[in-house]
Amino acid sequence: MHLPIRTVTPESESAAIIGWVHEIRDLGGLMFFLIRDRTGIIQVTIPKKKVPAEVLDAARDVSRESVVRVRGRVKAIDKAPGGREIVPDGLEIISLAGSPLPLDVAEKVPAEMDTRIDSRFLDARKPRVRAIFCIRSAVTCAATEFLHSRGCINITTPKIVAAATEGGTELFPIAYFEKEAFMNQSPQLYKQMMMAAGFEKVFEIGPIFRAEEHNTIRHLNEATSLDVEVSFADHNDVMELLEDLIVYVYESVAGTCGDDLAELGISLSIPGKPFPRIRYEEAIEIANRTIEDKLSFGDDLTPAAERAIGSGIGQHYFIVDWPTDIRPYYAMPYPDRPELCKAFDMMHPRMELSSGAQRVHDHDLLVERIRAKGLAPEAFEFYLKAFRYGMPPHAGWGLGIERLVMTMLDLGNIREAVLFPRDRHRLTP
RNA sequence: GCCCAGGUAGUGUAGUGGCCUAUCAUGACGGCCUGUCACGCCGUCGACACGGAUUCAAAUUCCGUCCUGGGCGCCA
Repeated sequence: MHLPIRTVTPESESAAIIGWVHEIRDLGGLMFFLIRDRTGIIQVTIPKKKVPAEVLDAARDVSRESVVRVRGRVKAIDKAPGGREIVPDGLEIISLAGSPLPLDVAEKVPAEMDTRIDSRFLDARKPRVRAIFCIRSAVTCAATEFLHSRGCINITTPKIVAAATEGGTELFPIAYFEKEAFMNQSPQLYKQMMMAAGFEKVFEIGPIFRAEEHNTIRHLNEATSLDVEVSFADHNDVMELLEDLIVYVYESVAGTCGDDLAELGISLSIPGKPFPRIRYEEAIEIANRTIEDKLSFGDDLTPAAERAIGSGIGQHYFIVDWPTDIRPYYAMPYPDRPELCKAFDMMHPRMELSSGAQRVHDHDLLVERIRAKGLAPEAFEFYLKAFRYGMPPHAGWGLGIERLVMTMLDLGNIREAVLFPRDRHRLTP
């Protein structure tokens, strides 16, 4: 039996713990070890003349980052971290760590992202890295709770798909027995088909794959998307759902991840509802006041434009009413002004987090929209079929989990928000 | 894909033609040290990505290769 290190208090009489050797300080007659597990760090103090010989031998042999079991008396002592320390009766090396270490877990010396990812298992021993992933876990957990509470059904859609069905982004081709197949870029078509199934409200948290050769701090080739689709809803309904979700997730993290946030030095401020809605045409106007390369109607927002708008607003916001031409075929055009559509992006001041729309649910209009994008409706037969036998009006969005975590925790690089990032150059570990 | 910047001990760095058998820190090893908490002090160990070129002389300049970071493009 062993105790989580956090639960060992100055009032404890004795304790047995298992953890990694975080630091060793040898003062001569006295040795100090810091032992770390995922709950915290405790000091183990060894007065060399007073401990059993086996303890002394193990203390001399052990290396940093080895796994050790320690049992002994707990002493309340102000000078020790956490106000307590263990004086061991037993010290057992369970797994001796090699030396030198590929990176310094105690972070006396920093390591570059590349070095860190090469030894991600060691990097993730750092309390601040662990904290990021505990918070990410809380984020997806809170999002799942929230969507269940709103009556959404958690679905899983295929990640291996038949063809480059959506146009736009590049797909990763794979061999599927005798057929050509691709890694899916989004669950978009499948979650819409579940509207035709009458599931009414669905969500999925899953991987998406984009074969773009981008090389930035905010793109990954394998990312995690939170996708939602709701029937009998329009774009305004799902924007409200999205901002409710963001606020719920922030509140949940603030309420349950206090120690992790403290580890990261973050004091989380909960976004205020409603998020401002800015029309696309207003957005380019605002951006054009400050950016060099002016935008005109029909241009997508550049990163510089996103930052210019974001820094003025200073909080999460929506950009609504986009030109139909620069949104996907499934975005619903306004009937009275079809050059605009019921699409939106949800933005953090730093970057886009989510995009969504009310969808085209009319079969013939959808075919027309697909053609207008220069795509062949025949390639979409499996999808279009769902629009012929009673497709309800519906709307939805997709939200990048890594970007949500990145912006929530003010991380400098999206790779901080994923354990094993896949980017232009990295396929291992 | 275009552009910019890089690759020096395990890790993070200094060094832009000779002053470099390469700086500092961390680390490892040895020594001293009974209250450290980035412990301190002394000693030792360990590196110029690879290949070619220029030069009396290359970590430093040039060419090529490989690798990396970032900006942009692209990204429904």
